[in-house]
Amino acid sequence: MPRPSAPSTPPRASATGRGARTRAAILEAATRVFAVHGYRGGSLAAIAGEAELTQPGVLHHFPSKEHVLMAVLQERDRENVKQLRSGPWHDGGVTALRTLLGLVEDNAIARERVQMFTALVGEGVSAAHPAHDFFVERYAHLRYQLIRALQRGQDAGEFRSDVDMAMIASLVLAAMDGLQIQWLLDDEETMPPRFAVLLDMLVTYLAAEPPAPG
Amino acid sequence: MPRPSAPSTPPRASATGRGARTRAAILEAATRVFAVHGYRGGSLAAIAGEAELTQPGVLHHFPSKEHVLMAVLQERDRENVKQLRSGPWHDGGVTALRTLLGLVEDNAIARERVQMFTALVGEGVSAAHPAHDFFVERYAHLRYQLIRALQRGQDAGEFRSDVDMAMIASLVLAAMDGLQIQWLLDDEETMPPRFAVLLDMLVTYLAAEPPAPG
DNA sequence: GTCTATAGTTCGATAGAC
DNA sequence: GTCTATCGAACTATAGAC
Repeated sequence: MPRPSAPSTPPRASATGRGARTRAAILEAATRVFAVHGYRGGSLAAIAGEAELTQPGVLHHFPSKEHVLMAVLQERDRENVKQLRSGPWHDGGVTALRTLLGLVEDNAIARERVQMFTALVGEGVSAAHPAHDFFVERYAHLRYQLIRALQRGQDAGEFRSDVDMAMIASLVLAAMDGLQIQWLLDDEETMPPRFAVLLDMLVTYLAAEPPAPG
Repeated sequence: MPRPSAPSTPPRASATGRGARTRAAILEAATRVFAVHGYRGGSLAAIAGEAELTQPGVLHHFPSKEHVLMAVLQERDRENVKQLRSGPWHDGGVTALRTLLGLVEDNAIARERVQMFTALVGEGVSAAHPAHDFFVERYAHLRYQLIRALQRGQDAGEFRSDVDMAMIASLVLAAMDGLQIQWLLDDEETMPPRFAVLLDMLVTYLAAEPPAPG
């Protein structure tokens, strides 16, 4: 039974016909608009224009502007997660860090997505923003995953065990975010070489003297 | 002649009377409002309310909302610069890095100002934002100052000379920004210890083998 | 220097035709 | 599923009284 009557989740009516296509077009348009004007400054009319619809047309596929926001965030975040899973992330240690560099390299050719996330997380630091909880959970999740990968490096004896990996994970994520800001503000800035320097420093630091027993 | 007729710059009429005071009140109110709602989402009416004025009252002191934005950014940025100049920043090298840690510690008790900057830089990555140029120049200036401080460490033989200090400077600024984001999103995160770990790593890395001559 | 009143936009969301 | 039309609210900025 490859495709029953499909009690699916998409918008309405047609299972996966043209409906899903315009939904995707709206989310692409919203990515562009939010990247330039943020959530608060990005109007549904602008999104509709980019998707070649009218503003009520957009609200046929999403109940409200806030639903468009959350859908864009979840969709675009899934792409990053997929990217990580494609590398040998679960080996942990240095291998995992190298996978992270790959993610930075992919971001370096996806300016629109990066700018959207940077613009929205800037708004999202305020508890009054509808995406605040999303970002709180996103960073908690990313830190958790990164801590585990680093601890796998400790368990394998690859990294010294007297370092709090929670701090290292937080620093690595911070560097990624901060380098994105500088990259977006100045095209000449390049992210991957700078992030690679951090990884070099980090590997050197973590490979240092295993805590002399006794 | 301690205080002439004072051909000052403040708004209008009274030299430094109550006029300058309400101007300062407006900028304080704008800091709070922009921190919570950003520039686009923060209305002049909200700023006026916090400053205990009406909305046209605000526009008597500033020609437009955009002027309020630029005034807030310049005023609050000056505070940071003053903070740096109070430390032995110009000695360069490790001393300068320790001064940076002091700045992070001061930021850790100035959540409102930090949140305002994070929210506004998020909006400012877009070229369409009125503060875009301000942030481009701000980061260029900060990087320049930091590069010079690090190079002074190289000249003094404190740091190895085979490392591109432009990359290090960019990374240090990135870590500061990124740690601020995580701190704002999760009160449990603390910035200074994490930033101190980066500085430890950095000092270890930069103190390593001076490029073996020959 | 601060106010009331208002002009002129723009926005999100809804109603209803097709 | 997409449209036109419109409502009600919010915003920046200006005019003008006091």
